[in-house]
Amino acid sequence: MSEIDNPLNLDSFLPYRLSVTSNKISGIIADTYKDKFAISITEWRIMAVLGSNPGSSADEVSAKTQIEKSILSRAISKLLQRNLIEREFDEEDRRRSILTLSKTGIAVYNEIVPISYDYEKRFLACFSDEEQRQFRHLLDRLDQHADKVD
Amino acid sequence: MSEIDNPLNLDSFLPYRLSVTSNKISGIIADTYKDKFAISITEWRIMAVLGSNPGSSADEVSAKTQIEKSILSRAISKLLQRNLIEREFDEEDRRRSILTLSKTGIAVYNEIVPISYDYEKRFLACFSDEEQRQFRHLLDRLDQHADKVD
DNA sequence: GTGAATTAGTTGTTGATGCAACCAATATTA
DNA sequence: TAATATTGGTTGCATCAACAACTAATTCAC
Repeated sequence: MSEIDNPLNLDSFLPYRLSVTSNKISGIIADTYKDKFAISITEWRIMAVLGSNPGSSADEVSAKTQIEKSILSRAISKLLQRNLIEREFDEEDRRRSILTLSKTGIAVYNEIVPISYDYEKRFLACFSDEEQRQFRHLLDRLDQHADKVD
Repeated sequence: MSEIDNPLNLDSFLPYRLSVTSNKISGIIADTYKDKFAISITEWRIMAVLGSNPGSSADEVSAKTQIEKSILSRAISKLLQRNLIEREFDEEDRRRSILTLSKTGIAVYNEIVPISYDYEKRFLACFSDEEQRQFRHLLDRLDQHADKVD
């Protein structure tokens, strides 16, 4: 007959748990970015990369953030329209864009950074310092290892 | 002048790292479900819940999986069309649906479960048993705590 | 019991996502 | 140097997710 062989327990299935927790946390932060700055997580990630790596090309941002290039292209258009970033093109290689935060972008960046760190701190408040280290360490290992699976 | 005050390091920003790793893992699994069974992660999660909780209503599935009810409604339609699940309505309360895996659904379920567990095992292969326990424990704590933030 | 409120589920709409096709600039090869 | 391949970026299109408005069944308040 058609019987279930071996049930799957979603509640303890790690990929699922990771996804639910990650989405919960990202969702809370995304709501704040959206409410206060009318900016999406994707847009913020681009700005965050440009904050520490001014002059990056779209491709470099894509490599750093894992944002797919078409999504990136559209997000960059939006950020340009809103004057949060500026774009030039490399004289040596005129395909390559050179992206930087604009003056307004830097101002917004300076507002968002402390809010982000504050969220991180609040989320991690459930851990001791040692547990935080452990969690980060394990997550790093998992992340690196995941690239080798399948 | 417009200077960056305090840069944000995305690479060590936990919500970001969690999201990247989680998406990486979910993406790999999603590709397999899609290629082999033409089923999305959302659809699979519904089937997974019905596997261990036959007779659940859409609302109960939504509560268990965090899937928003409109998305759930459309996913259920698809699963019905493909004869992977069956639906009746409660005689006592005719709004309430009663969802179960169909015979075909059970067969597919029985195929997917071992594949899922195998993926979980492969992802977790970078951890010792003790580290696995730790990671699960910390993730559980973080998840519960996240509900209290903001 | 009638009307308001709640609950279960569906549908409309809008915006985000992801793949593939595409264009233009540069690099490679013959 | 002409033909081809590669690279950086954009656009088209099909799909998916999220929110709000809606319908129908049930419950609550009076």
